[in-house]
Amino acid sequence: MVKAKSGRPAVRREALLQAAAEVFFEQGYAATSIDAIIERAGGSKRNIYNEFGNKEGLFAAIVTENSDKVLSTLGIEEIERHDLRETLTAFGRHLLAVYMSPAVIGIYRIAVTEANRFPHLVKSFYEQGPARATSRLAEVLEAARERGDIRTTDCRRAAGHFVGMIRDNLHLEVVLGLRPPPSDEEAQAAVASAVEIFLNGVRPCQGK
Amino acid sequence: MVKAKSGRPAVRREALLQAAAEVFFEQGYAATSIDAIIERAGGSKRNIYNEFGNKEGLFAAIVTENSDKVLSTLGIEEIERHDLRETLTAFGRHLLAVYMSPAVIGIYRIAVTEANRFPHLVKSFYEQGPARATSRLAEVLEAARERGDIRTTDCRRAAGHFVGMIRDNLHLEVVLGLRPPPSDEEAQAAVASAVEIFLNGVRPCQGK
DNA sequence: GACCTCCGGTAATGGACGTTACCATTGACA
DNA sequence: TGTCAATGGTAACGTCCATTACCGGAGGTC
Repeated sequence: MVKAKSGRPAVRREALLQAAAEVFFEQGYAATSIDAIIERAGGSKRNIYNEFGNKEGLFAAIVTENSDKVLSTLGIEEIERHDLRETLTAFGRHLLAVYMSPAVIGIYRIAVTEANRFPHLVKSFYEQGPARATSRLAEVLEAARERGDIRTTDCRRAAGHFVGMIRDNLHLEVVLGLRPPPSDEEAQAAVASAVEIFLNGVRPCQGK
Repeated sequence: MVKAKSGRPAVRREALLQAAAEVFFEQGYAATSIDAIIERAGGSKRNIYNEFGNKEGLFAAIVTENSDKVLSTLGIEEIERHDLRETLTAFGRHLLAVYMSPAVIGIYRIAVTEANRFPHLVKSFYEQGPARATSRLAEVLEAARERGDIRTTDCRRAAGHFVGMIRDNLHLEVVLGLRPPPSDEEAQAAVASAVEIFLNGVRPCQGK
């Protein structure tokens, strides 16, 4: 509760962001009070207003910095493996882990209701996350198609279907607070099953 | 703005629910004020407190009545067609239409952030909607498996994958306010593509 | 040690909101 | 026409909250 007393401003800033994220993710934007954040982070409200200007600025900082931290791994990752099945499995596991991470679940929860208030934030969250992942996967599928491994005509659409399969009902249930995030075993089983169906679905077969 | 002046109580109740739903879905629960609802519905705050007790009661009424109205079609529908492809296509179209309906989008938006405040409401929303749809589809797949049409071992899991494919990124984008709901043509194309991949994915093929 | 900047604690300010109370009006009914 | 319950409009009450101001201490610099 007195975490923010640490001397350097960078440390205090980090502690404020951390505490604020927890409260925002739990309560939502409108229901979160500055007092509640300070109660968790220690220090004085002056710090928040000096560092972030106001409540909106604090919220924006949380969303952008968490987005950068968590979602940046989606674009640059080395996902090209020898086998398309391996590639899809690795990609699916990583994608599911990101979707289930507390930061993404928290941001998603608020983004959904505050889309009107912060359209710019929501847009960049989506573009750095789901949109980039889908694009990246579409490129992989495109390459596989050119190699003749799959016969899908619209790789972008197929990529969207795959990420939908990965989210499954799991994402919905976790976001609605109906169940905890899956264990590693559950996650791997879900991904394996999705890859199996998807791969059979797009692989050249004996005619239609 | 004076819609609620109509004489019969049932009519006024309906007008209040309608107006309140609009405001709640636009602004979220915490940011919605009783004054804003009355401004849209006409009449006096007394009506709300007489009819629903308080703000929570009004919100609960909105969620349950809209859930009943929209989601009830998911369970009882006659979806068994001659062909599994036809069945999946019809089911997918219906499911996508429900997911994209303003009522479900609105409830979903609020349910996500108010899951802590109204766990019971959120649970019943999920069970009447996505859970029921998935169960229904699982039964259909089970029947197909027994007929030898498909070779999926875990039909329940496969059903989850299918509804995930149907939601695709479309649901995400609409919920985040990044695009309007799809036209009928878009919806049908998305469903057709999902059915194509899913059906190939679960159909018996020439060995693995 | 004097000075100054930064910070924590607390309170003040101004507004919004849920909920209740009051009053004048209305519309149905006898 | 007289009576009564319901209703619309408005204001009151108590609370909560974002934001700002004020005060006193701490720690560094000359």
